[in-house]
Amino acid sequence: MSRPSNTDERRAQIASGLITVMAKHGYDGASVSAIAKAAALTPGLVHYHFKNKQEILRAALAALVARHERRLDEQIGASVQTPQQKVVAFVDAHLGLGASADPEALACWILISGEALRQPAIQAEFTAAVAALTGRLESIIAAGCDSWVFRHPDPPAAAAAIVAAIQGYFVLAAVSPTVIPRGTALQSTLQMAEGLLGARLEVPTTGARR
Amino acid sequence: MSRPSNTDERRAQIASGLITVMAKHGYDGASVSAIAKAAALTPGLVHYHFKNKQEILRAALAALVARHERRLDEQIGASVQTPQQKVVAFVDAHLGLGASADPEALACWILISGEALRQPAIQAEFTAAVAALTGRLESIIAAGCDSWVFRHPDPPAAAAAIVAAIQGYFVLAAVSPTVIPRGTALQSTLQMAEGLLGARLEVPTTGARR
Amino acid sequence: MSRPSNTDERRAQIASGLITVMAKHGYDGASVSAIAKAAALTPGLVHYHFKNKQEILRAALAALVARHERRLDEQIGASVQTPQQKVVAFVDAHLGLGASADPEALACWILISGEALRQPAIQAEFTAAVAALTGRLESIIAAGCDSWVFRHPDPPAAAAAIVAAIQGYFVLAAVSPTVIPRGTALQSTLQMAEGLLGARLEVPTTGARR
Amino acid sequence: MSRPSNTDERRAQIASGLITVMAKHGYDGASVSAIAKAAALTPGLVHYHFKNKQEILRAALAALVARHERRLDEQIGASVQTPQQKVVAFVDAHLGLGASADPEALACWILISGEALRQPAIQAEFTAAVAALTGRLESIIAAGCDSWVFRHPDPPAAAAAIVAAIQGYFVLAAVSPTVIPRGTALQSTLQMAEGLLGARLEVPTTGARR
DNA sequence: GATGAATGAGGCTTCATTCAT
DNA sequence: TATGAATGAAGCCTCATTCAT
Repeated sequence: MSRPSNTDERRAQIASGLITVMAKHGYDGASVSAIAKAAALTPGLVHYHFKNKQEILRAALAALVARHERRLDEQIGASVQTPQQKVVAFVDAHLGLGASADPEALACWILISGEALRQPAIQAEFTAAVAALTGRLESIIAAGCDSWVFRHPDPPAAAAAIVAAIQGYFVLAAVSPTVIPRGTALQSTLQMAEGLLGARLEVPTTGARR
Repeated sequence: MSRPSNTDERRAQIASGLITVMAKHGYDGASVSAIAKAAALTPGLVHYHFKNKQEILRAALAALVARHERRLDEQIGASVQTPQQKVVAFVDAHLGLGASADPEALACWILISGEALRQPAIQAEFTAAVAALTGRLESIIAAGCDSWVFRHPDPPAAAAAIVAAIQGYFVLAAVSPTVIPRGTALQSTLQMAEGLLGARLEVPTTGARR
Repeated sequence: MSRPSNTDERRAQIASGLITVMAKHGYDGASVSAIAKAAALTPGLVHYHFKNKQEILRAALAALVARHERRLDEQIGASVQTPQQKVVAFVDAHLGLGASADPEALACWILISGEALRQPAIQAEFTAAVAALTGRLESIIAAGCDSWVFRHPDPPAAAAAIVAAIQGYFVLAAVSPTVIPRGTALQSTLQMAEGLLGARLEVPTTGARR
Repeated sequence: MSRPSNTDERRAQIASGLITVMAKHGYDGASVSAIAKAAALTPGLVHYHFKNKQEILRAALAALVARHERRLDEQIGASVQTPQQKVVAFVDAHLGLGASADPEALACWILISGEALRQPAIQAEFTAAVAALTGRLESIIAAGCDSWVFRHPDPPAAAAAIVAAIQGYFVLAAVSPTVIPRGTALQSTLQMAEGLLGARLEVPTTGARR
């Protein structure tokens, strides 16, 4: 008797529209009507599916995070690996070649960090995402310490440091790529991780690196 | 007979007003009249001194950068130091205790990186500022390599890596401070730098560190 | 094979929903979806049962009036009474204690008078309702004049005057209750009616009065 | 050096525009742009002078009240009069011929009473205005009682009753004029006042009465 | 230099109503 | 009957910018 709900698709569509527009014009610059147009919908419908613009941003953030987590699962979780290999895989997943494949997502991530400064709801979700990432890396490091492969008294701190380096490279890569000598991000970050963890970390040789 | 020009003061006043408002409301959220109010001026006067809002942002960025450069000069340039000490001083100037003294500037720095994504003029100045920072660090590192204190084949890459780590810590500290174990930013960054440069870098013992 | 029509219930439900929402948010403030929610229905269904929002208002007004007429029938029509008693019963039915039992209806009555100012259809029904009330009172007064209990050359005018006083008390009671000394509305209105009709009108002693 | 402020005129202009539009379309129906047009201004300017629409309503109410108070001052306050004459003047000022001179104000008064039901700020000002009116009448009545011209144990209640009758006539006159026999409002109200106050009140003979 | 009125565009959001299912 | 998606118009309000004084 009733229509089948297509809300989930629509919400994803709209969140995706926001990401597209926001990457180019910023969050405030992403007008609801532009988002609607990017999603091939009418502005009224956007507010039928979302209470307000911030809710779209939250959905978009959630989508970005989910996509990223999925990607990490694929690259790290699956195969049997040594802690070293896992750390390398973690860093590679962020700074390796494939990472630059989605400049929209990268720009949005940076812009979202800015929005998080003043929208508590966004801050909470951004922080949760970062904490999840850091936690994942921390587990790897802690396991490495347990098996005497790594040596660090404070795995949370070490994980945070590597995540910070990655985040910093994200910003520089997106905003000021010229200051990063081509192809050094992954390599340099692994060198820094070596300094933290006291172990050799080999750059994977799968292909070209930036 | 004409009164002495106070344009420079006024411009500084206005740029400072933007920084104050922007830190709390973002760039788009910083209306010209809010900026004017923060500067104890009227909206009309703002446009007398600045052609448009972007010009205020540029002035604000320039002011932030100038202030930062001055700070670095004081902490690094002055005394005679070893390359190790200079690197430590550089990192300390960014992540040591005093760094958290100006959360407004920190927030604006992050927000400006977002604006730089879509305003070429801002991107250029942001990049110039980062390049200046990186260049300064690169000089130190190159000198250290020359004197066989450091070992790194690519000083620009090493400098960029440390700057990236600092930038990442900035973002995390401002947005998600809970993911950084208290007082580990400086220490961890120096450990990472050791991994890059192959030299011991002692944390200064001047006081509490974050 | 067709299911039994529940249109009448639904319409009553919806009209009742309008009354609830309108009392709190006004007519324009009563969105169709809010009405639907108050009636535990969906917005689409509302327009299945009513052509448009104004029709709901008409139905609500009719319901209010019908309910009121029924109430008057019970309190006046039934028992054998003198004209004086009937007048007292009429006023008591409006300004006695029980009258304040339904603040929603009171608020809607006032709001509807406002809508009547610009919606001819509403004005017509509002006027018809007032005319019915006035007519009922006029009959009582005319009967009293015929039996030499009352003395007034113009029963319609006298009836209108009493109805006006009641209407005015409605507004004040709903909007500015503090200007009416507690418990004086009924008493004062009867005193005024005495002035009009030249007869003693005793306040009923059934209980507390406002 | 600075422009002379014309804010007061502009605000009055805008409030007046609201009254014009609101009388015809109701408060919600009075869009800011319609108000602006009625005031021969642009919508943006309306919000330059008023924080929001409610503030315009408050200003309009204040203007209506002030105008009315001024009118009463002229008709009652000035000349030396007996209490009876003053009561008659008070009622006459409201229900005499001249009263119908401003149907816009009358409609707005009724609409404002509706808005007062849900806008506390409006309720407060509406109530204050009614209280001022009632207070003025109460003083007259109390003086009459002191000089043994009137007899009523509760002047505030008596004043409220007369004000209620006037308010009720306002509503009926504006919404359902057909239920009021032509020219009986003033006369009937005075008769009712006689019932309250126990004194003869002569209708003024200045001209035609409604 | 400085003020504050004025403009016009545009943004977010709400909503009555329609319609496919 | 009933649902809920969809539309398009409009409303309130904000704002960068301009301009007369």
